[in-house]
Amino acid sequence: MNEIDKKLTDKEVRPTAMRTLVYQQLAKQNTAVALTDIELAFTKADRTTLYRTVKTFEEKGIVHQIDDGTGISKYALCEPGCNCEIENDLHLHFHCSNCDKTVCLTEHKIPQISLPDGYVAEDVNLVVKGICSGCSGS
Amino acid sequence: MNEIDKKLTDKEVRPTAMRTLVYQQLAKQNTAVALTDIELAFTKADRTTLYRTVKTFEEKGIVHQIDDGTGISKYALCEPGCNCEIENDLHLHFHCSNCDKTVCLTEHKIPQISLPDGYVAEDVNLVVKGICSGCSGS
DNA sequence: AAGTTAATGCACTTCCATTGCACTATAATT
DNA sequence: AATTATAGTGCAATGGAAGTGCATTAACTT
Ligand SMILES: [Mn+2]
Ligand SMILES: [Mn+2]
Ligand SMILES: [Zn+2]
Ligand SMILES: [Zn+2]
Repeated sequence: MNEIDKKLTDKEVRPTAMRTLVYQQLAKQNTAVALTDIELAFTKADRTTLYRTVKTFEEKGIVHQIDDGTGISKYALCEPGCNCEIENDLHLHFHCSNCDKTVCLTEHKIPQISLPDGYVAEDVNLVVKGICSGCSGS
Repeated sequence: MNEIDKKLTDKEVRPTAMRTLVYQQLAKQNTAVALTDIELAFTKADRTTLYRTVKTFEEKGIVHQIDDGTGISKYALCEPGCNCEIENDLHLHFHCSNCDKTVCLTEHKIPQISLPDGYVAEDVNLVVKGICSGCSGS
């Protein structure tokens, strides 16, 4: 059994051919991807299958979903230490308004947020929009 | 000219009957509302008109759009001091996973976020999901 | 190998955002 | 006041993405 299949199995996801390929595809990316992006990479596979593959990955803590404010869900592999399933991994995300790419800034954790009395936080989403390093030319 | 019409005029929005009514409706709310919510309040008006009214309000800095992670855009009147047009008003938003309501926490400003070299921030969106004070019973 | 369970593919649906175009109201000009 | 120009409104239609039902196929269990 190869590396990827082992990772899937560890997360209780049966390593089918499709899933392995999707995982590989995600591992190649350095940005978060939309379902449509994955679809384009696998023209032969059905959208629904890819959709459910990603959803399964999400449920099992293999990827996390990112709402970058574009209205299109993005997905990215979780980092080795990430515990999305239990408690959300609280790094921030950056969406470039120039190249439209969304990246995980896994080193940049979300600061503690104070809330008014009576409010209970379960999850925090912090997205910074602006110009990425690739586009700002530095 | 009444209060509302004056506010609209100040923001360079011509105070039509429809716009005045929509403003009134928004002023009544204590939570952010979706276009569909506004639609329900004005069964006689067309959805498109309401849509464009809200968009106009947004462009002119009368309301700000909120992406609360539900996939449905919410809108709320800007506070008197808010300068959305120039620089985004950086308060945080709270979305209750129980009652599904989204509120502006205008007193809670978004902290300064540090970014890696080369990244330039233009806008920050911070949404906390959890249980609101009304639902937590305190 | 037979039976059971899970994954996949296709078709279809729903929901919201958005646009084009005709019509109407408002404002400006003569 | 009548005419012209501009802006707002309503209807119809489109588009994009998420999600579901069901039949088929593949994978695992015994
Ligand atoms: Mn991430
Ligand atoms: Mn707000
Ligand atoms: Zn960029
Ligand atoms: Zn609530």
